[in-house]
Amino acid sequence: MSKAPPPKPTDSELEILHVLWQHGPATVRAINEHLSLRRQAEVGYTTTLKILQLMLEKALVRRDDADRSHVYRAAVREQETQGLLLDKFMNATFGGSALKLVMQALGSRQTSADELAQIRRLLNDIEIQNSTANSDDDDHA
Amino acid sequence: MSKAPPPKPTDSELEILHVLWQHGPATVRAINEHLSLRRQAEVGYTTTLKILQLMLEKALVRRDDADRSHVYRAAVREQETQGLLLDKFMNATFGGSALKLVMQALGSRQTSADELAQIRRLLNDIEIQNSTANSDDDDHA
DNA sequence: TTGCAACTACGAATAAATTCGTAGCATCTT
DNA sequence: AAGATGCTACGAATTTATTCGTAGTTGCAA
Repeated sequence: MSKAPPPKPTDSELEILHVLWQHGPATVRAINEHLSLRRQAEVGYTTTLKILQLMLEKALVRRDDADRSHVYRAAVREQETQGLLLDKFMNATFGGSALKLVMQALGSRQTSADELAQIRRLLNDIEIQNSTANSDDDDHA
Repeated sequence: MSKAPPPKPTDSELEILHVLWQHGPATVRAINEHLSLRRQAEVGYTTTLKILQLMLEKALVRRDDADRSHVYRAAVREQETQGLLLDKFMNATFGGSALKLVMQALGSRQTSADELAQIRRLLNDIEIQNSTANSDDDDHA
């Protein structure tokens, strides 16, 4: 009835998705070169090709094979994918507690004043949203 | 010269560490029972045993084998381990940006007012620390 | 003392992810 | 036209994580 939900990308697949998210659709060769830069070592061309073919089967990417050099592009959104991975990681590592995760991320780490300000703004937005979302129940006048 | 840094635990190993962190030192049998509860299925006793033996080699746990039933306990601290895993995850998924990670964790998720308040408190603490740390430079008057 | 129950050690099967070689085909160059 | 170049497809080797069976030992109970 419904199509399968997008599967969780592996580490290598995620790395390729980063390239695609950042640079847009690209050929295998271009992707392979970006990949070789990201890591400090040359990646075999056919390695990249193979991963892309697997990603195609998983529907993580789509491809345009009109030309001889096929062009691949991401088929999943960055935010959604990150959210998916974050959920899993949060459950495995922090018992599902977003609070613990955030505390750890901010606590034992050097965070700039600018970033802190942005997070503060986000907190404000969330609290506003929470209060207006509840207004139907407790503020209905 | 120096001892090896603590290696990154795998998913199963992390699950066992959670049990040990939460309940303290325990026998294989006890750990195995907790593990079988956490998942919804019975875990083979020797499976748990094997993982613990591997963890011992990796120095993720220590054991007291004075009695016939060996007693295992965590050899790595919860916070440090979480920090290690968080770093890796943050790099792989959010390009190393703590900001993006926190935004994603708080943004597309239901967070209680209480949790938001705790985070706000944490932000305050961090900013205080930052300003006192910098006071030699920019607060010298 | 004989046998059962519980425990450890270890080998091995399975599965998933990663890597790359080779083959085959098409396109360009000379 | 012939050969070099570049591309895709595919099989297979390797590595890592996970799982469990089996063997062997120890201690306790009848």
